[in-house]
Amino acid sequence: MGRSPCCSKEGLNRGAWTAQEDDILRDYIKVNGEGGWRNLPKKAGLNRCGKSCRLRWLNYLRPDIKRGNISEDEEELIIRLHKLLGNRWSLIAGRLPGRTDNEIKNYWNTTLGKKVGSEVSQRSSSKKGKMSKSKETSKAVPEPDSSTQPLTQPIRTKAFRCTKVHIPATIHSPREDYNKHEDTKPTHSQSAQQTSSPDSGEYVVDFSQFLDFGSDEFQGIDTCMGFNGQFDVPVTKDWMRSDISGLENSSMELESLGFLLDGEGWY
DNA sequence: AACAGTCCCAACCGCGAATCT
DNA sequence: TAGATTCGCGGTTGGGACTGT
Repeated sequence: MGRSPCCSKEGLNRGAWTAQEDDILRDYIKVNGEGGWRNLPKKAGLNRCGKSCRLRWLNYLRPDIKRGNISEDEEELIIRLHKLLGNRWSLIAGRLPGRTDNEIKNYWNTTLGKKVGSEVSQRSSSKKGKMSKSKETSKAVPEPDSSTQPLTQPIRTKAFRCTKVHIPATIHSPREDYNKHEDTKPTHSQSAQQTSSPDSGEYVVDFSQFLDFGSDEFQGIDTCMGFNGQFDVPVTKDWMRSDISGLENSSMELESLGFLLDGEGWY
């Protein structure tokens, strides 16, 4: 059915990796660097397909991978980013240094999905009074349930260059609330030029000043749904990075997007 | 102790995007 | 510019570990 799997060639190893295979792959990448996955197995002397090698390296062998329990802070960040981005695990992982998209995806599917789902259903049931009892003892994998879906549907786009955000003025902007907290506001957010367009009735936030990026630091935007429509989230090159050195900038940027992430009514 | 059910996570699969020729 | 190739992502699966009976 469909196209043949990439690892279907006879003689290629599949399944769990042995310590010896790990060593071979690690040593090869140490010498030759990442990339060229297609030919890597042949060159390295591994009886695996390139895809399998890449996955093993990215999810397990990379030296900067942080293993072990996900902290409460990380958990909270994942939940917030998931609300904003949906199932874009690689982007979410890019905000959690040392964590892989696969790990976060697994963690969501096994733990957070249930957790968030039950919180949402609790909230909605307390609002609406009686609701059908949630299947607490049902199977782990939650069935597609609108209550577990982000209320703001992310639109999946590729990043492209953009420096402005258009926020419809007809809706209540969380920035109004956000701006009330003058003392907690990140200082660089004050440089964001927020103007309102008299014709369109929109707020226009100039992120090029807001984020203070040089032209090649700024990569583009991701588009997400929010309010009654669509808004764009600026994306820097660091957004895709997973290395630890990007952490400070990452947290800064997150902070600067705090007004998008904070607030119940915002989702 | 043995079995069944559930959980968790590494690995696989297929698709779309990006890049190459 | 079109087709081929390669890469990267998200969804899904398989199987070992754990827990309950």
